[in-house]
Amino acid sequence: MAADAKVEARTARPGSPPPSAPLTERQEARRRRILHASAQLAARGGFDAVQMREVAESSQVALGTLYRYFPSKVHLLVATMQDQLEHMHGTLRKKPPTGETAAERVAETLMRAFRALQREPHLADAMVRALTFADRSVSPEVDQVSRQTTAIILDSMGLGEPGAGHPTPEQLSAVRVIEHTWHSALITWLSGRASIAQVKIDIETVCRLIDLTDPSGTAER
Amino acid sequence: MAADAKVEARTARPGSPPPSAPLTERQEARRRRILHASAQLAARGGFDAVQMREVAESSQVALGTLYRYFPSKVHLLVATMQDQLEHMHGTLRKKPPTGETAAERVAETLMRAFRALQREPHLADAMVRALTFADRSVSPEVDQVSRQTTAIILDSMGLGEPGAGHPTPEQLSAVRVIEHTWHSALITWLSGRASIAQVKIDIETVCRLIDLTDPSGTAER
DNA sequence: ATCAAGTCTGAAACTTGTTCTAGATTAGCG
DNA sequence: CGCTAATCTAGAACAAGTTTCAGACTTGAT
Repeated sequence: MAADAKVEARTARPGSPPPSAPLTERQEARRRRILHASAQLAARGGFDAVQMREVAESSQVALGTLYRYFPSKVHLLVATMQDQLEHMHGTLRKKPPTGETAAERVAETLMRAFRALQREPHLADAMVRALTFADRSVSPEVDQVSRQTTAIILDSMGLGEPGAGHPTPEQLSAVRVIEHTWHSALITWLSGRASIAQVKIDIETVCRLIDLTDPSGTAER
Repeated sequence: MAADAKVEARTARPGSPPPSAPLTERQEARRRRILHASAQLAARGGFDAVQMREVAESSQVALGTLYRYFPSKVHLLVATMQDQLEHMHGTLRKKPPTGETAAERVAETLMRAFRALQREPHLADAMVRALTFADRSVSPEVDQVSRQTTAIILDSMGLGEPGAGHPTPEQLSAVRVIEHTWHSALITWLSGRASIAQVKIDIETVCRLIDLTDPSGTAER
């Protein structure tokens, strides 16, 4: 078919550099199918249930093609996480947190995200395990996830879009620490070593760091 | 059976419940050999270099036996970490940190541990990856590692042995958050996404939480 | 000394992630 | 339209974790 001719890139290699070349419609559709199958398998069964052969089959793609799009299972799951995170960010944007202080708002946002994850614990398992198991070859993708998470947190602090105040180095470090806590607390919850209540407490605890690093009074509404 | 009377346990199943039954000398020796081989392979090559067949061969044990002692690669590496942590705790005990505040002492202790890990980055990689990748079947062992880490931190705060003050719930939460940060920061460093300096800053940042939760003035020397 | 139960060994088999190959399709282009 | 390069497919092949099995060896008890 002479169809979807134009927009095409001969040398499209979806895997290597992130969006190195624009994809044709069919390629975009394949990519979507793959991510969908991945999320679906992950949602019931977690990390182990995402088997590359099954993903390939259920997204109607040859195994080799799957590997061309996502060079490893971890790459695939991290990409799945990116996908879900975008959703989440969009959702959160619509209903911003209402707390008085920045710390409260961040905690509120993270708890909201946590509740979303609780609805699909297996999916959460697959994504988080992939994220922390990722080695250097996945760094760019993991970094992207990290930036996205940072953006969500800064947003909820009120430092997101307006471009008003640049966050101070102390604040950035606090945000990194919050992310660390967030990931690690999720892991302890997923592996059954911490209760939901404990995760909540830890998140609230770490969020207090924010007020501690507030350069002036910007944390207050 | 009135059997397995004395020191020996006929029914010794090293794997299942942690130290369910005492091991014979030869079993103890096997266990040591295995852990040693594991650490050695990990030290050069990290997680991937610890291949079960190689561990078995280089510890002079059949593959099946290796699996009887450690039911999975992750179990093996987590046990390796327990082993190393004991070392570390012993070493740290000898030279307690000297900082003025509890926060300083904890940060000092963690940075010392971090420096030790930097000497064997591959080993650190293997252990930390195993730890965060562990699923529920490894929970007891991972929990043990966590308790050991908590003990080290409480020790350096000055709440360890004396039995003087029980830590408050807030302090325990702060310690948990510190552990979260510690693990997660290690991961970002190991995967090349954060510099040593950044890890240092994050540790110092999170340790400030301690002074924040100090019930009175006990943090001061 | 002998026995029963439990352990260890060596080797093969199975599983799932990853790689490779030959041939069919598709895309961009003159 | 017809060519060429890239992509996709089906399927075999390979690697490392894990399981399984028959037989040799140990251990503690009779």
